[in-house]
Amino acid sequence: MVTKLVNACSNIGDICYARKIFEEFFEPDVFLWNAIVRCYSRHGLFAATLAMYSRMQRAWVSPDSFTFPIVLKACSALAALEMGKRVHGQVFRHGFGSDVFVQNGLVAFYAKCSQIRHARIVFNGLCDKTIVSWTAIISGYTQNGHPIEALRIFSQMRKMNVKPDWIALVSILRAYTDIEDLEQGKSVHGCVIKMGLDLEPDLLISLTAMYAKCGQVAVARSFFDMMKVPNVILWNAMISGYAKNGYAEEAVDLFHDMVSKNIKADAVTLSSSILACAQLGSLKLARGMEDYVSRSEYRDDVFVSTALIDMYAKCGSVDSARVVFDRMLDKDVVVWSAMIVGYGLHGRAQEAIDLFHAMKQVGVCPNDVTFIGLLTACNHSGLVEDGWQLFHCMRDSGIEPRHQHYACVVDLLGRAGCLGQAFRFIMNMPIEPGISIWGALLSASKIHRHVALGEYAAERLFFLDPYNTGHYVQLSNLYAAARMWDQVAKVRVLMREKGLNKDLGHSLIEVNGKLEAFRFGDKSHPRSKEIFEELEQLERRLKDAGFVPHRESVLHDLNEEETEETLCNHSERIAIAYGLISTAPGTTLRINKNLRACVNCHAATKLISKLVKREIVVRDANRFHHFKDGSCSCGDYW
DNA sequence: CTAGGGTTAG
Repeated sequence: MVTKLVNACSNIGDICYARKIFEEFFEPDVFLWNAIVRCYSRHGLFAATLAMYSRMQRAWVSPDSFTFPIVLKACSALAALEMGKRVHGQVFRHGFGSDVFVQNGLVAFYAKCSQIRHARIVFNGLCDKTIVSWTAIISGYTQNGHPIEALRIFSQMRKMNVKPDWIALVSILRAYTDIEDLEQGKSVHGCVIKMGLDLEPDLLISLTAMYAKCGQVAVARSFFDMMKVPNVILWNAMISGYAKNGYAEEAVDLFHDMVSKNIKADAVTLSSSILACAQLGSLKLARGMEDYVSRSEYRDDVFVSTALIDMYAKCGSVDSARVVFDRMLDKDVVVWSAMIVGYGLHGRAQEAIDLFHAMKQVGVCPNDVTFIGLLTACNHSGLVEDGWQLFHCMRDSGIEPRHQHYACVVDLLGRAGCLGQAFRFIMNMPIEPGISIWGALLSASKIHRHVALGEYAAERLFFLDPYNTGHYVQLSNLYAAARMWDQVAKVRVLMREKGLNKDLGHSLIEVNGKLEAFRFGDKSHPRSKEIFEELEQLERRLKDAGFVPHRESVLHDLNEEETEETLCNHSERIAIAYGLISTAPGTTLRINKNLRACVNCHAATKLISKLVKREIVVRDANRFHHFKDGSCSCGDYW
């Protein structure tokens, strides 16, 4: 009777009441204990759930088959591995080792604590597997990054004629989403309709996430718009789907929609929206996000703070990233790595290396991503020797280098002009060289004008990545640098045969908090006349200062006059001119462009920074350039 | 009275 009363207390305010009733009893029985434990669990108060369970044990009340699932769920939610292991022991001691509810709980618990092998052992020992057991192990494998194994188990389950319910389908969808198998995802969608489950809101959320992640954002959006009662997870699925597929603006817009509709964002919403801001590269937007975070309850959330560090680095202010970093109390390897990668992007290798030592000092173990940050840092600032040593240090620490690490090393050797060594390095790697490795060799060949190696790398690239215009442009630039004009023309023919056009560059500049976009030769801006007057004046000043345009960065073999005209029409030059006429003297100009910096613009921007006494920060397709007083942070290698 | 799922960072 009293148990029923406690059970009835199901909203937050009533927890206190339930507790009061409970405390009235001198010796509560197991039913009453279960009721109070369940009460806390239902409200997500998992720490309190475990605290009550401990009290129950101290009171010498034996838990029953209903107690354990609740307690295990709390352990899962808190990822309390040690506590859960103790509970596992108690399960055996009290004779519930073969209760299917308890065992399902154990499977889920081990999976959530990244102990997938333990989960599998418990699962294998189950004699009566229910759909819940199967779902627990399947989702366990996806949660631990093994979607293929999850799908294998699913097909086993089908062979045993176990019919999936909607929660099982949610897990399967997640597995197909992870491997980005749109076709299989669609076939699950078909099953959902056939089974008449297409009214299950949570299953529709999974479908939305699947379509969004697999790049079908329009389909996902139609699901999103159809949902009668959108919850925060649906919003998150849509926002992160946009962000993951390069629709950063849509992601940010949706986040602002959420804010204006007073829908409460959670840590996931914030992380995804911050990721989108990082892609847009607007420092103003970035500051807005941090402002929002600092007024929310997630200001100390590890995920959110890590995303902020990454965002600030990618929006050009690695110093603001550092402020967030310094404020964090518990820094895990991901946080340290994010900061190190940030310094790497900006070519501040010494700070990256200092952080690396500091992190080891406090006992945080570096992982493969930490080394990607360190190696790119060394690349971006020319610390060839340090980079080489770090690569070996990584292997000595037992971290297996991945494709990206090898690409960094090729870049390092290339930068140092050791092209032969770079090539031998590629040939001796234990893995098959892919796009970024050949790409690194090609750009090194271009810089050091090594035609033969460049041609070889380009050939591999045309095979591996035939529709990427960038490779053709690089090869053409290599020929131009070597003054092989007829070869330049041949590349142009090759491109025409494949129906490829040179990617048009565009640059964004943020002025007074507003992002303005400029294309190549863009005259569409309302202040276009002033911009081009400023451009002309800049050209004059450059010439007076002795600047000679680098013709080699033009793809086409044009005549002299056209060449120069074409060069100073590059989008970043227009953006710079606009920035100069619309900001106060001395203001730093921040520009984002979609392609790599071209040789000519890079040289011109260096000189412009000196002539107009401005710092100019340019984010290109893969790194930052800080132009100041006539030189650039990249040391002219990119 | 109990169990499984979906959205997140480098």
